[in-house]
Amino acid sequence: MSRIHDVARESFGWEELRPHLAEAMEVLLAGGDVLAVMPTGYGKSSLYQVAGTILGGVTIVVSPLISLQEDQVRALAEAKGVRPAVAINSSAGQRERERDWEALESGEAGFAFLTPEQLANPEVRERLRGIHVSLFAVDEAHCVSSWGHDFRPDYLVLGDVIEELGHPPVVAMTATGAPPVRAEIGERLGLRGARLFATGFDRPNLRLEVVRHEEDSDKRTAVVEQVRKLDGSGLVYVATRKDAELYADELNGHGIPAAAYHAGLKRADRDDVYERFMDDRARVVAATSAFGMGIDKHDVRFVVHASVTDSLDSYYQEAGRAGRDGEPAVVTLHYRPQDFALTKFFSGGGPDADELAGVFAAVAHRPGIDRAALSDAVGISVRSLGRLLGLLRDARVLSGADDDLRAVDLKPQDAAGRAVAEAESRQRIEHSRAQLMQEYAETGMCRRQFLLGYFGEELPEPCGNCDTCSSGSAYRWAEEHDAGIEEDFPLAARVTHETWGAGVVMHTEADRLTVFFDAAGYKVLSLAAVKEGGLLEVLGPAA
DNA sequence: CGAGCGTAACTTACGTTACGCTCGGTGCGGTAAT
Repeated sequence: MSRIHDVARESFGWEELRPHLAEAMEVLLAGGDVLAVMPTGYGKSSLYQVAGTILGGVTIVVSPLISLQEDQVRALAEAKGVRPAVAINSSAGQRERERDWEALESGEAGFAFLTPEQLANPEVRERLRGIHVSLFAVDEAHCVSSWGHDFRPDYLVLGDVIEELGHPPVVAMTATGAPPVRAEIGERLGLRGARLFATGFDRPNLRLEVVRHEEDSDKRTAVVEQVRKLDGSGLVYVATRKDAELYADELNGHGIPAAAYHAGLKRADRDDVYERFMDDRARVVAATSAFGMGIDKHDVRFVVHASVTDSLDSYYQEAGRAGRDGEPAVVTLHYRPQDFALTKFFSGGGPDADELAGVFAAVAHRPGIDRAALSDAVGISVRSLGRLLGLLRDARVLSGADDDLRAVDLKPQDAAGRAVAEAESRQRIEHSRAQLMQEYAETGMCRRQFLLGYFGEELPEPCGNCDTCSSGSAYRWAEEHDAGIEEDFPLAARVTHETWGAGVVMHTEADRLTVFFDAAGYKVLSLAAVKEGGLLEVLGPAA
């Protein structure tokens, strides 16, 4: 323990470590796995920086964005007496890349930042086997859950990589994640008995508001009017690139220095918007979800959503960019019920059963095939293949690493059928996450109680700093629903339902409970109906 | 799934309504064209 504090102070200049950090480092030093759920700016990076320094060898850090990797490499370069870090990604040329590998192999460099895509590359993995990896860190670990399924399927190979490296201590770090997300991170990474260190999610200085609209034009007017009245820096989150441009133009027309931000902009323009936001030349940024990770501006006074997000996890992450300085900030969701159409569209259609069958048949035909050869054999790009392989693996009809794929003994059509069922289950879960976002928007109870409940925290009294508290609805709601603590279905209890299968009690209110079913996602059940109909059977407390 | 656009149809000549089409978010990595 004293060594932890010495390194933290002498190398990184931290006189004191925030609660849980030193304890989490101790777990890592003892060889255990850690899941750290802590807010941005808390000092999560210190976990791998300090533990990695003490452990020696090489610390692998998986990070989703090259720009984040660059920031981290710089931070380590400023530390005293700590071996430098290298970032291995496509932005470096051949020579630089080779030099970085040699630095890792010689022990000159102590940290390697990699994207999941790099870790899916067999050559990279081969080379990693020649290095003593003493710690494996996964930054922004919620990406395993939110991006692994479709957008960046290589997130799903991390578990295999960890095993290949002999399962060094693993630390997964994220600022967000309701309990099902945490469970998925642990599962996907193959964490072993991971210790969970979670700081609270409550941000009392954020005023929570929701405004429902019927007409699109009314919503647009309301968003602009609200922003015009607010002072200080702010974000307007929108669903499409076009809307980002429209809102930025409109606000500029009202004399508010605003800029649009989305992934359709050129790299230089994106950087420019970010810098203008940071030094207050752009007071407001209208952005898609592209404006997110890595933003560390403390005095954001408002985050206004002009549309819903795909889940409350995403919503609270975006909204939580307000008020990091602890001063009052406003967080408002403007929405229309129809807005959910877009999130449903984004959650994607079903996969092609013929493609799945083709992939499966090719693997069955040539056991041990690698992903590149498979791509040639079936005529599907390596990247689309990632998603299909993920589904086939989850349906347990395919196994093995990407350079050694194996199929179970099944007809291709049947194997594809199972994978399709798996995809449908995922889609149900996605829809249920959107559904809970809607429940939040439409609840009469205290918004904060609802939100914290979603993240597995209990707030005993209405918060007094949200719209339902101000209107009195939260207090009426609390009175009407005041029936004490639910004893039959305690929080985190493992339950089973006739049609939805196994699940976990996520949230209990007096007259209803929210259960996350493994295959069907979130369901809100009436307690009376559950009790009268005997709908749920308690299997026992969750692990 | 639904917004927004263009075209066709209807009705009676400019305007309205109906229908069909297209598009919609996150980043990596590698390749091709300057």
